[in-house]
Formats: sequence, C-alpha cells, structure tokens
Amino acid sequence: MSVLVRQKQELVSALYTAIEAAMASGKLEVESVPEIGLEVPREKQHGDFASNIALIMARAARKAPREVAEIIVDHLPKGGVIRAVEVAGPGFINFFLSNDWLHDTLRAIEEQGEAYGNCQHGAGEKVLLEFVSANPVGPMNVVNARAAAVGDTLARLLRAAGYEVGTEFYVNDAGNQADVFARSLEARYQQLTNADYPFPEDGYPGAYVAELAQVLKEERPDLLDLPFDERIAFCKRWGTDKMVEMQQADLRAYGVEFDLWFRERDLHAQGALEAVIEFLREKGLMFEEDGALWFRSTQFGDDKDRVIVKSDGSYTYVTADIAYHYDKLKRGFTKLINIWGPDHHGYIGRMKAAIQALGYSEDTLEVLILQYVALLRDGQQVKMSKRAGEFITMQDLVEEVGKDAARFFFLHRSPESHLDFDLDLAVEQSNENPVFYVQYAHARISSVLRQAKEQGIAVPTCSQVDLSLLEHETELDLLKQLAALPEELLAAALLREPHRITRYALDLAGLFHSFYGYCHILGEEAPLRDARLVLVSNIRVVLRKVLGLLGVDAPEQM
RNA sequence: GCGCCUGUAGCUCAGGGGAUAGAGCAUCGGACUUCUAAUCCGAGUGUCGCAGGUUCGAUUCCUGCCAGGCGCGCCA
Repeated sequence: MSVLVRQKQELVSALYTAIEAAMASGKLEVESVPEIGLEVPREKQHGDFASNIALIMARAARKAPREVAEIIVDHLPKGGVIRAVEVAGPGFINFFLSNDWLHDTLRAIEEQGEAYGNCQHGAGEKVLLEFVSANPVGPMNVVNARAAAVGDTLARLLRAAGYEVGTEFYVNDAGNQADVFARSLEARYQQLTNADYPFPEDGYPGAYVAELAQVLKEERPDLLDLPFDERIAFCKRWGTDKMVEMQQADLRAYGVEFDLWFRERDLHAQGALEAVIEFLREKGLMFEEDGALWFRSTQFGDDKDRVIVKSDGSYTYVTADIAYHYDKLKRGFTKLINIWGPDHHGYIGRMKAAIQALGYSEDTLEVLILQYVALLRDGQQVKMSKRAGEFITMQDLVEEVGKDAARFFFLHRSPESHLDFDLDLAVEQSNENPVFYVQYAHARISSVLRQAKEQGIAVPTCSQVDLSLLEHETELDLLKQLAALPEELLAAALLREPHRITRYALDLAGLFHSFYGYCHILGEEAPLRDARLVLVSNIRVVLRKVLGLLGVDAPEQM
C-alpha cells in the first residue's frame, strides 16, 4: 500500500472515531455515517488533506455544515501526526500534518527503484490490447502514430498496475484493399517494361507502390511467367509482407514493439471464418436474405443486422474480425481493449454484438476511440490529400520531430480530444518545448550526481541521513508529488488516460526546477547536502520511471 | 435524420458536485564570478458555447438548443 493511501486511511479512521464519539455524546445524530472521502486539496493553504464529510452529513444531522465540522473536529484525537485541524470555507475539515509521513515515500522509492508506483491491482486479469492495425497497403498516418503512442503507453501502464498484457497488431492482409494493392503492384511491375500497361481505376497511386515493384522485379524477374491469378496472389502475399516489414521498422523506431502481429490470412487458412459462422448458425443467429448470409446483430443492440457472407460468396471485413476476436477470447484473455480511429466508432455496436453472440459479456470488449490529429505548420493546418500525394506519414513525422517529441505530444492530450500538433514547436530545441523541460530535469540531476561522484561524495541511503532537514517549501512539494505517483499511475491505467502521466511528469519536473532555483545541494553542509542527494536521486528514479512509461528517453546530459 | 467527439484565458489545452476555475505559450519586468539560464522569480487576463432542470452548492450531472469535426456500405 502506498504511503499516501495509508496516511489517508489513518485520517479516515480518525474521522470515523470522532463521528462515533460525537454521536455517543449526543452532539451529533444521524441514521448512518456515510463513506468518508479525503482528498489532497488543490490549494496548499487548505492543508495536506481535506474532507467534505461535514458538508455531506449536514442535512441528515439537521445542522449547518460548519457546525457539524466543528463538532467532528472537537472529537478528533489530538497529537500524533496531525499537527493542526481547521474548519474552513463552507465546512471543509482541513488537516495539516507533520512532515514525517512524507519521508516513507523516499524509503519506498529507495527500496523499489523503478518498480515504485506499481501495484497488483490487475493481478489475475489477462488484457489484450489491439492498436494501430493499419492496413498493410500503404504508409501509416499520424492517427496511427497517435494510436501507437497511446496504446503502447497504456500497455506499459496496465503492466505496472499488475495486469498481464498482450499487445497485438492485426494485419488485414486478406481483404479487398489487399487485392487492390496487389493489382496496383502488379500493374507497376508491368509498367517497368510496358509503359502503356493500364493502372487499375481504384489502384493506389502512391510512389511507394512503384518503388516496391522495382524491388519485386529484382527478386522475381520471372514473375510474368506465372498465370495472372497466381501472379496477383504472389503480389498480394509478397507486397503485404513488405509493407508489414516497413510498418514494423517504423514502429520500432518509435519505441513500439508488439507481442504479436496477427495475420488475417492465417484466420482464412485455418478455416476460422467458417468455424465462427457455424458457431453462430447453431445459435440461430444467422439468416439468409437477398442472396447473402446475415448476422442478427440487432438482437444484441446493434443498429442493423450485418452481412457475413456477401451474395458473391466472399466475406465482409466484420466476418474475419469476429473470427479474430473469437480467437483472442479462446486464448484466455478476459478483457479486450481496442484502440480505433474516429472513423470506426460506428463499428463498435456490431463488434460488441458479436462478443455477446460468442457468449461473453458486452464489456469484455472495450473500445477507445481516438480523435483526429491536425498538423500545424506556421500556425496553419497542413492540408493533406492522399490522391495528390501530399501526405505526411508517420515516418515523416518521426523523422521530422523525433520519437521523444512525437510520443510526448500525443500523450500530452486526452485521447478523445481533437489534437492540434504543432510541428514547429515539436522540433524547437527551446524552453517552449515541454518534452525538453522534463528531460532537462533528469539531465540536471544526473549532472549533480556526476559531480558528486567526481568530488568523492557518495549518494547516501535514507537510513544514513536526517530527512527532517528537507523542510524547504519546494522540498515538501516534491515529496508530496513523489507520494502521489502510485495513485496517479493506477488512475491513468484504470481510466485509460495516459496523458495523466505526461502531466505528472511535467509537474514533477516543474517542482524540481523550482527547487533547484532555491536550494543548493553540493555546496551545503554535509547533513543537508546528503539529505538533498537522497531527495534528488530518488526524484531521478521517478522521472526515469515515468519517462519510461511514456516511451521517452531520459538523457544523462543535454 | 440518427450516433460519437469537441466547445474553459489572446493561442494550445488540463481539471471537475464544493473553497478564490488552473498550466504552458504569447506579453511585460527581474535573476547567471556559485551544482546545466533548454532554468528560475514576479505581473494581467475568464459570460467554463447558450437556455432550462436536479442539488445546501453545477463550470462539472441531466434535458434541449447552437457551433465545429467525424461516422452511419453486401468498403476496410
């Protein structure tokens, strides 16, 4: 249990005791005592912790909130860690504590290292996180980059919260788009020797297809000897494999590794689509109409029923996706989280219906919808047109602004917000760029520790120093921020809000820079110097940890 | 028409049933012979889109409306 939670519980039980004592003495009369909430106030002057219990109880007690608060405070046990209690505002009870409880935070960090803040909340739950899943027919875009950052960090957060997590990229290499891509590639191949060879009407115009055709020509100069159908089949397999390799390289450069790249074509090869259709048919959830086979998804709340086998005998996208999700479930995952782009929200209903049809509860599947990303340059939105080839890819973005800035910017905003990504700001090597601000805090501490070492000063452990010497306001603020990590990390994981960690990192860095402006370390007398060395080296551990969660480097010097 | 997201300071965005609604940027003024000035210290800024409702208390929850973005295929 975290230091902060333990301290809260201690105060809550003190409040319970006080309320019971007040009731026993007849000062307070209520049917039952509500659950007591305690929070860290936004304003420092409102104490270390505050409770609104008197406001909540006022009506039942038939007294003014402030009066209730006064009665509770009168019955609170005095002394111990509670330095002062006050009734404030409309009836808040504010607690001011002695600083001792904060020191346990440093001991916890020292003991646990970068595992500090982790917990076992999710123990026993197996979560599958599927994200990006961009079609292997073209370069990834900036929404894919956003999804990669959010998904990867969410996976790291869930693991830190004790969940067993698998990450997957679903490769849609068997559908319509893969066919179109194969025909585009084949046509470009033909055009290498016959400039007049027609390009498919709906083909992919990007230059990358022609470049791939060149590579293909070198690898398979004899391709045209094959019959057309076999040639297309080869192009489909070879081409999508190449695109997957490129996606893997882009994502690796971005710090994202998937546990599994799941091929749609494997589902087809295994007969998984037929199997899941049969399963649903036996449950009476399939019907034929207009020459097609339909899934009665409306039975599970979907807007309309969905075609599973088209009238031409081929499958729709959703058919393979149902088979894929069935596969996930059969592998023992108890929670499926999918991260999709904004154009897919209409797809949620049918997939939730499918999950229920397969015999699982609706909330087994959780879908996070990301919103669009607008790129800004010179304050203007960058217009993109796939057709005209004016298109900023994920690769372009990462090359232009770097992995750290790209990830940090995407993780700076809540996932469901529309995002303006300022390209000029992201590349700026200056104080305006928030990612540097956090990294700089880490580098500064590293520099101090480096110089301490050069001077022959070892970083002591908590037990070797007097932590009560840490009493400057900025030092206490830092200790409180460090104490807040466990709760913040769990909240970020449970609410699926990685941007909380970005904010935490910025706040921690800000408090450190402020401390650094007021307090010296190496120049101080040994006892204070040593206490501060303990403080900053533990701050560095936490900075490294949160940057690690964000997938951003923690440089030793800048 | 239906559904989803968004609307908070000049800009980009946090926050969230409770106390005086916050941060960064931009603007202005200070701080380097001392551990990295990519930093710090100080200063101004609000119809929380609009209107109702619930509540002791709403910017937060509910309903309606307005505005912007997106989606509603036998495409993926």
